[in-house]
Amino acid sequence: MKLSRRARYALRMMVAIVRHSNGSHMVSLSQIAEKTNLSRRYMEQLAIGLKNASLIVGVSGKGGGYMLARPAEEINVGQIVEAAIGPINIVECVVQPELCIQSEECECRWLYHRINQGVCEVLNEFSLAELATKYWPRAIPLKSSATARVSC
Amino acid sequence: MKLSRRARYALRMMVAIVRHSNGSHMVSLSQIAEKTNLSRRYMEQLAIGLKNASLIVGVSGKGGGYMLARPAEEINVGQIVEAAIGPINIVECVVQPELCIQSEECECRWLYHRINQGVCEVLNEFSLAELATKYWPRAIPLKSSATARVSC
DNA sequence: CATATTCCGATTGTTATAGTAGGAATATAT
DNA sequence: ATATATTCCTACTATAACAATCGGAATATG
Repeated sequence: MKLSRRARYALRMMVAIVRHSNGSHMVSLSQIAEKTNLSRRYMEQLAIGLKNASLIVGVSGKGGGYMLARPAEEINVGQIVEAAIGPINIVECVVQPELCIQSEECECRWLYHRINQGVCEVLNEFSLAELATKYWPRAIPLKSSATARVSC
Repeated sequence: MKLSRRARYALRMMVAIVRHSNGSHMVSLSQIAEKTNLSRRYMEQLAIGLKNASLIVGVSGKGGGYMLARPAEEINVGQIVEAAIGPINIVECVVQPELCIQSEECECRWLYHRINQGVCEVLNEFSLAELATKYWPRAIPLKSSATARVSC
């Protein structure tokens, strides 16, 4: 029940794009890589997904880069996550019940459907604009970097 | 963003226990295995987790088996899922912010926290009793078994 | 004492994901 | 023109999480 790194990186990238391209100028992945500590090569893959989902616009060539396809207020978190990892389905049978091995009646499917709905609702509750401005400083201070293995 | 098979099997198992032990008699995993088409050996592992979470009571020896530790109305889906796969945390930093590689301020953590909360709320919304009685027949009829790869 | 069960740990196999890499296509600036 | 900086596309490899198997100990009953 994890939100994949791919999805989290996509969110971080989008936040970086918003913050960097004040309004409308292009930001290259090299620039974003510096700010976010993410590998440029890996971000390229994510960027393609985000572009195919029409969340960002890419321009090749020198001086090129990416910018939002529409205002950050009109992009919500769910769209970013789905662009990164595909449609939200916590169990395959939510989307494709015909795949299920079980007998005609499955006692749990309605529950999975409901959970899935809940996840989608939360994701669509927030816009990229909110994500880019809000902060939630960690309560607990940093410990030694040896224990820090997770990147959010 | 998947609900692991482990969690789903635990739910199926619990439903089977409720339906089979009308009230208070023991049900063995062999019996449940027949009804659910799950491997007995695999269910043993799940049962131990459910037992440690005080959701079921186990009795060894001939004639032994499992039964609910309390009425199905007082067990909710979230408890079963957590017994199976551990605490719900869609990103590690939700529970252990000190693990995070990122700088002191993480723009997304509040969002992850909120999503996590949403998932927990949905899970705790339903009881095992509801799960055991409700049905949601699939709208789409079964196709050839060749395509059926997923067990819910 | 035979049998049916829970209970425990170790191991193996499988799959999804993370991450790397090469290089083509595109456009700009000098 | 040519060098350069970028997006864009595809394939491959490594790793970690998870599913599933297995052997056998402990426990209790008839």
